[in-house]
Parts: sequence; C-alpha cells; structure tokens
Amino acid sequence: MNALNISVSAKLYNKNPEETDLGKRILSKSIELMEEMGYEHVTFKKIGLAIESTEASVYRYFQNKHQLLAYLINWYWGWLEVKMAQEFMMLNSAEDKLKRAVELLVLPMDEDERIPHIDEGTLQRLVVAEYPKIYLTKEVDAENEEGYFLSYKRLCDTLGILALQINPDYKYPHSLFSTVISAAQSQQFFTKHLPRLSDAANDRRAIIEFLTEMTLNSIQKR
Amino acid sequence: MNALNISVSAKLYNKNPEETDLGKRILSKSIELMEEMGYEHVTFKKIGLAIESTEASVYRYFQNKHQLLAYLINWYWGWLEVKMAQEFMMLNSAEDKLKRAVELLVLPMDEDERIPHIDEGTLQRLVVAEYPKIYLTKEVDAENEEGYFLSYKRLCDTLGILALQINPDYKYPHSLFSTVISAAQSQQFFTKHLPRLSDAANDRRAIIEFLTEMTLNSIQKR
DNA sequence: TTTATTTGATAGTAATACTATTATATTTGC
DNA sequence: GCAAATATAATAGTATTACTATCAAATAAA
Repeated sequence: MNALNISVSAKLYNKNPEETDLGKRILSKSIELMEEMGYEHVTFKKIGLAIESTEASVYRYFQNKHQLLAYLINWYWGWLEVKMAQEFMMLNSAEDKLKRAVELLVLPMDEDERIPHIDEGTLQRLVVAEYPKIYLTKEVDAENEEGYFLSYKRLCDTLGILALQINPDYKYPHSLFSTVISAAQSQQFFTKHLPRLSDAANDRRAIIEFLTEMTLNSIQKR
Repeated sequence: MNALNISVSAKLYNKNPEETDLGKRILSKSIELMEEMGYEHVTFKKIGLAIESTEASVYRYFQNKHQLLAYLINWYWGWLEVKMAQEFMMLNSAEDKLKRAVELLVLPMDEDERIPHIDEGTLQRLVVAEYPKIYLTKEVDAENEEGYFLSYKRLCDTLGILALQINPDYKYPHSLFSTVISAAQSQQFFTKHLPRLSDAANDRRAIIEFLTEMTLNSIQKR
C-alpha cells in the first residue's frame, strides 16, 4: 500500500484502479493522453493501446470517459487538500494560510514520489484544461448525489472557514472560494491561450497577486 | 432586415443563418434543444428533425455542433454588450455602470421582440450551462485566430475600461472581468445544481451583491 | 423564362461508445 | 500444491454519431 492514499468516492469507478497494477497504468496513461491530446480526442481504445492492454480492460475500471475524468479531477482536489493541510500546519494566521492556498492553486506542482503512478504536474495541467466539464452536463444532479464533486466542495468549505476566521460576518465564503478556485484555473488557461482575458502575461506570480488581492479585499471588514 | 442586428464573425458559420428563414429556424430550435437536453445530447440530425428539414441542411449553415455553439454564445455576448451600451447612456458614474453590468449578467433576460427568432432568456440559460466548452478544447488557439472569442474579449475590455476610470492604477482589469463574467455564470449554475458551492440559495440578488462587492473592493484604491 | 441557388431526400463511411463472449493467465483459499 | 475463483486479453458485434456526397425538386434572381 501507499504511504499516502488519496480517497476517492467508490462511485467514481467500477473497480478501484489504485488496487492493481493495470489500474495504476490506466490512471497514469490517461492523465498523459488527456493532457496531451485533450479530453475529447481520447477514447478507451486509445488508452487500452497505450497501456498495452485492451479497451475492455479499461471499461472494467471505469464506466466511461466522463467517469474517468471525474475520478482524476477528484483525485487532484483531494490531493491538493492534503497538501494544503500539511502546509497550513506551519502557518499561524488564517490570512497566511489563504495566501499559501492561492499559491498552491497556481504554482506548478512537483511530482510526489510517494505516488509514482500519478504525475501531479501533468494532472494539474489537465485540471486547468478540463475541470468544468465534469459538472457542466445534464447529469450533474444525479452525479452530485453519487459524490462526483465531493472533494471540490470540501476544498471550498475548508477555505471558506479560513475566511470566516478573518471576518466572521463575511456573507459569501462558499461563493468566494468556488470563484477563486475556478479563477485560478481559468486565469492559467487564459494567460496561455486567450491573453486578452488576463493581465498576467505568462506570469504565475501576477495571477497569484491578482487572486490574493481579490480574496482578501472581498473578505476584509470595512 | 432587422431593426437590431448583432454582428457575429463570419468565421462562425458556413452560411449566415440570419439571412434566411431556415437559418433563423436553426438558431431558434438549436437554442431550445441545447438548453433542454444539453449540448452533448444534441445532434444535427435532431436539429434537422426539429426544424422539419434535414441534417444536411444544418451542415450547410454550420460546420459542426461546436461551431454552432460558438456562434450562439458569441451572439449572446454581442447582444449583452449592446444592451449594456444602451443602459450605460442613462448612467453617469463608472461605478453605477459596473453595478448595472453585474445585474445584466445575472438577472433573467426578457425576450427582445425585435429579434423574434432568438429567445434571449433561453439563450442566457444555455450560456450559463455551456459557455466554457467553446474555449476548453485543443483547438482553442486556431479558433481564437478565427475570432471565436471576440465578443467575449470585447465585453471584458469594455468593463475593464470602466474599472480604470474608477482607479487608473488598478493592475488587473482584464483578469478581474473575465473572472467576474465567468463567476456570474458559474454562480447561477451552482445555486441551482451545487448549492454547497455558493451562499445564494436560488437568490439572484445575493449573487449580484456578492459579485458587486467583489468587483468594487478589488478595484478600489486603498 | 432561363439560370443560379437553396433545399430535401437519401445513401454511405469511418469512428465512437459501448456490450458480450470466450480463452488464457494469475491469484487465492484450502 | 491443486482446485476454484478472479482478472485479463483477444475478438466480435451493435447502435449511434459525425460527417461527405449525390441528385432531384423547389425557389429566387437576372
């Protein structure tokens, strides 16, 4: 077993991919393929080929491509939450924690060698490019009940609680952090592909400053 | 010809749908179908059926479903910009204009009877549910050059300029408004489908207040 | 009214998103 | 160490999708 284990709802797979070698290869290769050619262009057939197995094997682990993406994105948020919890232990004020949280959302991730089958950096780029696709569907309500978005909601809660430590009267902690997390992703995307939608020409520090200011100015009592 | 005409880049269609009756029926019915059953479940065959014509006819106007969605969403942003320009004429301060802009982003739209083939209310719901899908693809760079995102970028610019009127030193006008516009959409989606990600239980006024505060607090000199 | 353009009807193709079946490995329980 | 259970590989097959092509009929423009 892993030193570190990120828990993902059992509704997000047919058969737990973390438990077998083939499963881990599916995770590893599908992150790579999806990031490289984009979610839409990936098929289970291509994944099967890439892991030197078959389409049918991939179907044994995941019902379909959408579920696989949801799994990967949940894994990412879950892992980010663990990372944040670790780093928060070394910080005292809620403000410092929020600042660090924004940094973790935006800075590139380095590979955690305790989890060799997941390349966190590539996964992060995948999340930037694809994450709204897991909820922007007509199946969102049913999938919400299955726990498809739990790790994202948990992350928003965690950060919202920090905001309330700074200002217990702040009325919109959930809205704020769903916005900030989402903006962290989209600003990364925009600086790269639609630069006119941002002011941070390929500069992660500028994104961090923008988001940090926006966050703290929103929360602050006045 | 229409009293009011929203211009959409010619790269967004094969044949201009605003110029023929069949074209207008395609627009009208595809808004309806996409909003009702979700982008993924719509096919040109179904649209052909709905307009009492054929798949092939729809292909004569649009290269594919993605281009059709991009057309509709561009139309929406273009139309919203016209609406804003109209309303801004009655307002003096940049702050009032920004406040009104946020309202227009969030409040339900009523049908403009000068444009009978487009139901703006339904289109707005479609945009809330689908808009990131037009840029979250591997083709984004090519499509950006074709002008697929022009109307969205123009809207961000317009609002950014207002922000600079309030505070000429504000460093992130584009980032701020791409974030605010995007948040206006996603908060509407979240209140309906993922309420734990917002604090505005089905209350548009709360979304407006949240966004307005966030916007003005970000811009303000301090 | 002749010519050009638009539409309708139909056919066909390659790829996708699965489901099913069976033989062969591999693991686990005893 | 062997039988039973389970996992995987290989293959086949189906319905749907996303187109492309063709041609005749209808409509509009010169």
